[in-house]
Amino acid sequence: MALASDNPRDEQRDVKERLLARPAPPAPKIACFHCPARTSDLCRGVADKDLEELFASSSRIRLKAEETLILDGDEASTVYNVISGAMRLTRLSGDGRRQILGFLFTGNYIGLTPDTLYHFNAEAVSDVELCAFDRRRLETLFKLHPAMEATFRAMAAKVIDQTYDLLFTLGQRTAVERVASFLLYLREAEQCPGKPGAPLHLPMTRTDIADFLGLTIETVSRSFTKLRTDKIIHLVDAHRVEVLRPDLLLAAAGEEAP
Amino acid sequence: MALASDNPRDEQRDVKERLLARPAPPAPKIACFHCPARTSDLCRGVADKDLEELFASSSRIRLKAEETLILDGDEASTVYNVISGAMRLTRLSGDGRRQILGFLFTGNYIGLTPDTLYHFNAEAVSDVELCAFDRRRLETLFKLHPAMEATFRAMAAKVIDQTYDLLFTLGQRTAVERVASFLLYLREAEQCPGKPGAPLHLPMTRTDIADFLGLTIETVSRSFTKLRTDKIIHLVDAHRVEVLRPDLLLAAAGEEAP
DNA sequence: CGTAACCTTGAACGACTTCAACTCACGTGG
DNA sequence: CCACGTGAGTTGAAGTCGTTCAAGGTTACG
Repeated sequence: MALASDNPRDEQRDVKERLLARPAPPAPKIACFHCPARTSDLCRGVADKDLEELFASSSRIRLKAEETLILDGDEASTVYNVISGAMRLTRLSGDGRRQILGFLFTGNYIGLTPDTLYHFNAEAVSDVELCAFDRRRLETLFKLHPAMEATFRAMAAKVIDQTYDLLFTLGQRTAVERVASFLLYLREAEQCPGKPGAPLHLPMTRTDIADFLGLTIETVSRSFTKLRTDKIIHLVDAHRVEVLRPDLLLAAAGEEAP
Repeated sequence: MALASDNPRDEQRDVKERLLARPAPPAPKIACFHCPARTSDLCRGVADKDLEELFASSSRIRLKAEETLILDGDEASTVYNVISGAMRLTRLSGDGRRQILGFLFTGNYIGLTPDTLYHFNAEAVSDVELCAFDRRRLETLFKLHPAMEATFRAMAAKVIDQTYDLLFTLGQRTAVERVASFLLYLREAEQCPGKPGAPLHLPMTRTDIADFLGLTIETVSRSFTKLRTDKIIHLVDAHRVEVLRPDLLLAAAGEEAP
């Protein structure tokens, strides 16, 4: 990886500036109509007739895998909606430890915090396409569209609920339970729950999963193996998991009696 | 403890109904003026002249230690502000495991969730005095008082920040680090940071601390002992801790190099 | 004064980590 | 085209930290 600057913060900011400066790519008049995130989260509450307004206040940006979008302490002036790919929210300590606070997929949003600053980093797990909104304009939009406001509340509630779930997982569950919980979390968080038989896609590395669950990569790997030898999942490869027995997975997560 | 019903949920709800039904105790015309929570969190944004309005929409309630205020799944129709005492927010699993999501002290609020339901339990750690607001009325008040809205945002941001801190603690820190972090958390969360030399009051039991930090009570106790033998704290008794060396406590929490 | 609840301490155990070796997929360049 | 190097993932063996089990101590209250 070529380093243009010896200050990682500056370097990352350069990436961000460059991406934000780039005008929206040549897109259909109103891209929102065909946006994969049209029916989810941020935009769901907007009526078709208001899409133009929403589109006008947005701009598309792209990130390559591992690029940084937000640094802890940045001013929270922009709200992002994930159109495709996966992002991660992280918090770091001085001595290099990292906790992943959550993953974000198509339709999830980043940055609608009540604070004026972000208190986490946001990085791309895979190549990512985002829709960026000016926060003030978006909040004005909320006031104009009660349905959007309601949708936002539901989204925020879901985020809080997921965060509490993760707290419970980190505080109370064993390694295998954590990994099982993680797979259930992914099943819910990843967009298409349409295909029940389709294997689950894990865009993140074992290191990401470990830093999310408060484990080491070795323990994560061993837990996957345990679930595999128990015939609860099938590991197509390291990034594709087929859930063979959802009921047993639930039990393995400590959610129910087997 | 006398059981009026064999269903704990009903029993607890009875407590709640009774307390909510009780009219505000004989108080000065506008109790808010002398409320210990006047200058913190929910009410800080209200100008003196608007206090009457705020007071009119509120009612005082009291809880004894260990009484339940909110059950997971209850309708989120009321917002509470802690006037005195300590509360805890918890999440339970079917098999009896418990994670404490946070503690609440004077000036902290409970229940301003974006959802229509609560997704946690709220219980009194000590005897507690609360101020109850109808949520809809409070939200209307927010719209009328921009300063209140701003204050609410700051409060919500603090809660999220603390929750992320706890996530990091549970995922990344060792036992002693967790307990040290807990003491730092208490120092910040408990109202009066005015007296730097005064011992910290821990109203909760070791079991509460353990369920907050994802440890057992034995490990919590051993960690306190470790901090004591290292001359970082002085254990006046089980519920009073004097921080002798704030710098070393910070280092013990893994926040900085010693 | 006795009981019970809470806290502390000790010893043995077990779960997860650490350290290390090995496999596999992929990409690069000889 | 294959050798080589690299990075990610898996697996094994040893070690460590926190848990479990057990006992003793302290405090509060009837």
